[in-house]
Amino acid sequence: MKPSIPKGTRDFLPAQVYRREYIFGTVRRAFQLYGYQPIETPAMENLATLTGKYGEEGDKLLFKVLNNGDYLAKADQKALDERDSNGLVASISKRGLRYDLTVPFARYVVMHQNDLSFPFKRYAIQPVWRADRPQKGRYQEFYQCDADVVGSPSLVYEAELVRLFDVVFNELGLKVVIRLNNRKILAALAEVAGHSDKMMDITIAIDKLDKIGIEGVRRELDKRDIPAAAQDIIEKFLAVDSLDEFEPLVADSEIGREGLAELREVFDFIEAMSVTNRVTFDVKLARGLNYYTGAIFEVEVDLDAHPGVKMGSIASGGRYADLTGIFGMKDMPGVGISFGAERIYDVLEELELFPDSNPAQLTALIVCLDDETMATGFKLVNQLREAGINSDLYPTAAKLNKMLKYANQRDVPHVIIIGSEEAKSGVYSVKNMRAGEQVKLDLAGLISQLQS
RNA sequence: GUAGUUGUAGCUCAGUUGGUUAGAGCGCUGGAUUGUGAUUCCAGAGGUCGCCGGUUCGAACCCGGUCUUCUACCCCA
Repeated sequence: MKPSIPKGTRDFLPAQVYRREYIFGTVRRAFQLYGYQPIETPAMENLATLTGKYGEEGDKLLFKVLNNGDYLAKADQKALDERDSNGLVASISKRGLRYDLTVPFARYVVMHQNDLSFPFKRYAIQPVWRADRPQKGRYQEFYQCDADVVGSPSLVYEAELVRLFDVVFNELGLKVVIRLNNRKILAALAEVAGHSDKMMDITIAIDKLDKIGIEGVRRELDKRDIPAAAQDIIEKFLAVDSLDEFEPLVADSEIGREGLAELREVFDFIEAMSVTNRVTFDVKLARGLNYYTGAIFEVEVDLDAHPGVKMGSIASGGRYADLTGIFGMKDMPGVGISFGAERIYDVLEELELFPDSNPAQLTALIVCLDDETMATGFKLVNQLREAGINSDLYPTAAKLNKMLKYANQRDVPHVIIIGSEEAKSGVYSVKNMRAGEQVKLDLAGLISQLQS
């Protein structure tokens, strides 16, 4: 059969894995520096854990795992007869692939609450799966790097997480814009416009402002049955770009005043520390509405510093007052962020921001010219390895031409050639593949040369 | 889920109105060169033309379906 992999998934070549590891390593170091501890959860969750947590769209994008055994025998007969796929799912699938790392984390916190001390700060770097149509920066299997803290309502964490965005992207050499909003502001907007019940519709529409302009937003609002009077009020909100200007607009809304106060506090904390990337308040920002209740974060590439990069958000996050409630644990507020590793990879590659150095790169390849010298080569390669030098031995005596070509393809900077003369004297020919020069060195000289 | 797009050698791609044996560059293998690569020269191998079906005397080419790629929408990392 012809080999293939599922839609939206990828294989990675060694060079790509090194680069991915560079991103994961950078994020992991930052997470640990800020006191987050690693956890892991299974790729599969019980489907009931996942369904209903990501909205209607999210449910459609969940990968369901077919039950083993004679699953049709136990299927819901009525749903089967009616060809009702949605009704059938519960009876033929009890598991699903995780859709993000936050919901499994909530489940984890509830299950392990006695083993954790709160506030509990955890990070996780694991793949998630979504049955979405693949596109640029969009895959069906992709990694997220999450840091969350649960068990404290303190807004210092909002600021801390903003700082985490800042240090990670600095480390990666990427200039970003960190956008900040608060879901309470969005609630106030809906309330002041007289349509608290249509907050979702309103936020989805205004989120598109940059893309479709104010007229486009109004058309969206029309489509969602928001009257013109309300649209005028919404337009006023959209014209605001500082918190102070915002104050009169939400003066009559309790939740609005609350949201504004929270944002101010967060910005005060942010100002008290050094953040090098731009952090902006953005009333349009409406992502992640499914369980967020307070702060909303989103990070995008700074187009002033990196013009022409077309990639949506590369990291995001927010606060959820009560994510664990649905799993039976009350009063457990949390706030967290997520780095989209795949998108960050694509951007770093496009901008050529990956470092050249590669810690896994082979330093030396030993090649032997005849069978009699293989033993010497095998001994030498292990001596080099004991000295901490990444090295390998060409497994058979072959034509030097062929072996050098192989070294070239593996991008090895040094080739150690062992012929009968070298084996006898213990002085090896060392060819520098970059410069093309060749010198003779004994074991000690070789080790000190290659370690530098 | 809606609309469009892509698929030909390992890779990047040509391929005429449907017509003999489907090509190129790069890569690969061997040789020129039995101890010197990435630059030279010569030779060679390598293809169910994504898959299934249809139209036709004849299909890489036309039609239908399907999978995949990329893109817009929806939504999102």
